[in-house]
Amino acid sequence: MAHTHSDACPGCEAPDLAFAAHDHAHCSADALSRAEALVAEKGLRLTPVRRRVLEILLEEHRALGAYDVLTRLAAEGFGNQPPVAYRALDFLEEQGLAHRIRRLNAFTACMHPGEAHAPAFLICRGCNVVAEAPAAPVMAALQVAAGQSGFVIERSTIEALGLCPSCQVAA
Amino acid sequence: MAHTHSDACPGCEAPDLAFAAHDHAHCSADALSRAEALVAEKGLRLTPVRRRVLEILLEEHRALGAYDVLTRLAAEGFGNQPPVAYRALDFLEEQGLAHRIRRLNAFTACMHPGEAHAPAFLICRGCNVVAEAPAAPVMAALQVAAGQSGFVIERSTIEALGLCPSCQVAA
DNA sequence: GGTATGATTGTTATAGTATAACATGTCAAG
DNA sequence: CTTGACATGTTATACTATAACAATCATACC
Repeated sequence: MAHTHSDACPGCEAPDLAFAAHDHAHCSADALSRAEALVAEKGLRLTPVRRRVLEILLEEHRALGAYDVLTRLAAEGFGNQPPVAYRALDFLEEQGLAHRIRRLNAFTACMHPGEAHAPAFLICRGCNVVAEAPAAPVMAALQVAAGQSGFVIERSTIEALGLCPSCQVAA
Repeated sequence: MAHTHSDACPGCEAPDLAFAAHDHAHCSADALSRAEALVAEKGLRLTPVRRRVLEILLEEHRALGAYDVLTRLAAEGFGNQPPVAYRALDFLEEQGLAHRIRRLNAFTACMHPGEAHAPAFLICRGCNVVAEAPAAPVMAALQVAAGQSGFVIERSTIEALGLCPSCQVAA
């Protein structure tokens, strides 16, 4: 259910810090309710499949492959053919509710939908958690680099692979 | 053949500007000779397949899929099974002689091998040319963003999709 | 030279990712 | 209650990538 954010939730107050312990159920529910509002606003439909796919992605901070999602959908009575998963994932990505992690050929829920953002991702190779990092400065630097060649950026992919704090300790 | 760079070549003097007209044969040959030197320096071998794959990539400023490369290899008498192409491509990437463009599931030759660089790529969706852009400031910004979560970056993917100057005019 | 050693290439087979094309079903507007 | 648009289901196939093993080649060493 939607929360008002009057209470402290590291996951919600600093959604970029997916690596930190936080009330995950809370931030998931929050993202979901924001997603519903956004979709309704645009006159689009968050149908059962789409909603369920978003929920599945929200249940983890990890990126899930399309076929992982598909398996869970199928187990719940939805279609079990690839297009079922890919269409829902594509819809969510187009609406900014999910992101594709190209390095992993996988998808992750957007933790702060609605806020315009060209996201940067931090992918921990230890625990497979994917965090969205503040990307505005990165994008700005990229724009500068592109501008020097007269290149106009339309979409960008910014992903970093490495180790999160916990996994650094473990190693 | 190797060139001395005493003559003007937009492609070599500003290798980031792949979009600009330039003596492509010149900058390709230059990259190839640098590649040979680098590999020899490390005590590794630029075998016929590896060398040919690098040449194939250098013939274009576009990214080629592994199977595109494979087809050309096969036509020239090399093996025609995927691992032949993937192994050569992996070798070239490990040695910094080629880069994987994740957005395209494809590979492109590195235009300035040897110079340490975590590259950023500008991918023109009009003409499919891929340019390497100066990425140091972008990486720095990404490091800052990651550092705020205590995340340590090991490898990164920075790719921008858009339109190069010529294709902007055409559109 | 001969041969042990490891690196490289070739090949078979299979796994994993993604989309085209079309049939069926659902929903809201008129 | 029908029409039209959107969404879902299904079949089939295309594209990308790797595991595992066999054969070959290069090098260093005896």
